[in-house]
Amino acid sequence: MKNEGFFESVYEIVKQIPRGKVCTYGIIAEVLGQKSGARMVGYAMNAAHDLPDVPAHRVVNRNGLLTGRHHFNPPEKMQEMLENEGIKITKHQVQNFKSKLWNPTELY
DNA sequence: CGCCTGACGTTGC
DNA sequence: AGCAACGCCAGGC
Repeated sequence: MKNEGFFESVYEIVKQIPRGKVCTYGIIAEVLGQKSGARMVGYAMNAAHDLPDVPAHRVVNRNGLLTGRHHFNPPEKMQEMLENEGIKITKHQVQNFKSKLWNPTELY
């Protein structure tokens, strides 16, 4: 992968998230070497909104909460897609979130 | 070129 | 245990 920018790196990680799994901004940021840049990950997701290959709906915050759902169109679409993948959502929160957590670190 | 914002995380109170 | 403030980095205006 070419490091054209922070966003591109984030996309590469998010795109590799398997169906039925989720990931957190912090983990992605950490993999990128910027554990403190979790905000940037979410920010990148916003730009990733244009890329259908980037399942931003599989990316949630460390709490397992669908914080970015409001940025979707419509917001309920995110939960809908997650449930469609077998991920149960309750109160905008991923059930058994920790077990569904996917570690991109194993790729490296 | 400088200030503000932002889909987070961690630590402190 | 719940809430507030700070930090960090990049993009937009």
